[in-house]
Amino acid sequence: MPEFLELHSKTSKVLRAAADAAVQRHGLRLGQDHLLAALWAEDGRTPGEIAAAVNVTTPAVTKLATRLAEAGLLERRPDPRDNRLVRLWLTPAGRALQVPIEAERQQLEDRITATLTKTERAHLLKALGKIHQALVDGP
Amino acid sequence: MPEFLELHSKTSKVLRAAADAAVQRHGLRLGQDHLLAALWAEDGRTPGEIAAAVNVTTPAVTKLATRLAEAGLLERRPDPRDNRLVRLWLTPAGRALQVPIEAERQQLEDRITATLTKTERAHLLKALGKIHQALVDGP
DNA sequence: CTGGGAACGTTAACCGGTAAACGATCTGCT
DNA sequence: AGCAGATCGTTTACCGGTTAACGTTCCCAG
Repeated sequence: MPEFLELHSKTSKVLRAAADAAVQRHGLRLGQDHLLAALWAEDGRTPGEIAAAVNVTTPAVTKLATRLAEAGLLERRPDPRDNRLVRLWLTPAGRALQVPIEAERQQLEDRITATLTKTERAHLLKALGKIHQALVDGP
Repeated sequence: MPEFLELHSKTSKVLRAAADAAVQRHGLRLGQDHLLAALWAEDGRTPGEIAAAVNVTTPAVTKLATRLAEAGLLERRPDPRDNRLVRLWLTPAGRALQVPIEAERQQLEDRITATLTKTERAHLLKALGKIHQALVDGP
């Protein structure tokens, strides 16, 4: 297997596991925090808007929303002006998770970047950005 | 969301999509190629060995193996000396995929690293390696 | 005003992955 | 020799994600 693909895959997997563990300490599962983050940034968005913001398909959001609603972290309410739309609203419990989850996430970021010098970190971000752009542009 | 985590997540997703598309052109799904790669490197391994080599749990391998067996790419055969063990053996069809899949994978790696200079690529690999190591060592 | 297309969210069917429980086999110790 | 514990693959039950099909609702052209 090519060098970068191999390394990225391994890093990705262990990073995912670390993020999952961090978020799970607060009763969430990986991905659910992203949906909540979209609502922390702006409450009352629609599933479609959230899906676009989080780079996920709409069905993924509706399933996550169902679970988060069952957990009492958000509420589904119809849009008063357009009945096709559903808007997701944070409950107090959902809003209360913002500080601890964001702290957890920052702590993980710090743990990672602590192993790098400032210039290493800058180079890494630049390279990753280039790769992301190249892939988005397509072949 | 912290900067590196955000960028890595996005890059990871688009990279996964690209790899999936590449491998799907040959009738495979993402992850199945990793299992096959483990057998190309050494045929007749057990699910547990493959799981360790690919950084995946054993049940994941048995499920993939079932699908690959149904597709006629590998065979399950019992170990003659230890009846607990099952060994996975490539069929000719499974072996025939090695060249095209590896080419596809190399092409993707090239497409990615083409956007980087030699030193950028070296720095990227080094930084990713550091991060991987830091996460594996744990908190 | 009315019909047809567009824009939504949801559902269903998959897939890869995990953790936990299960069942069969081997092995080491007394 | 025989039993207890370790080892291994599979099954089951989840979860997040995708694509495709579906049912509503809105909106606009005729």
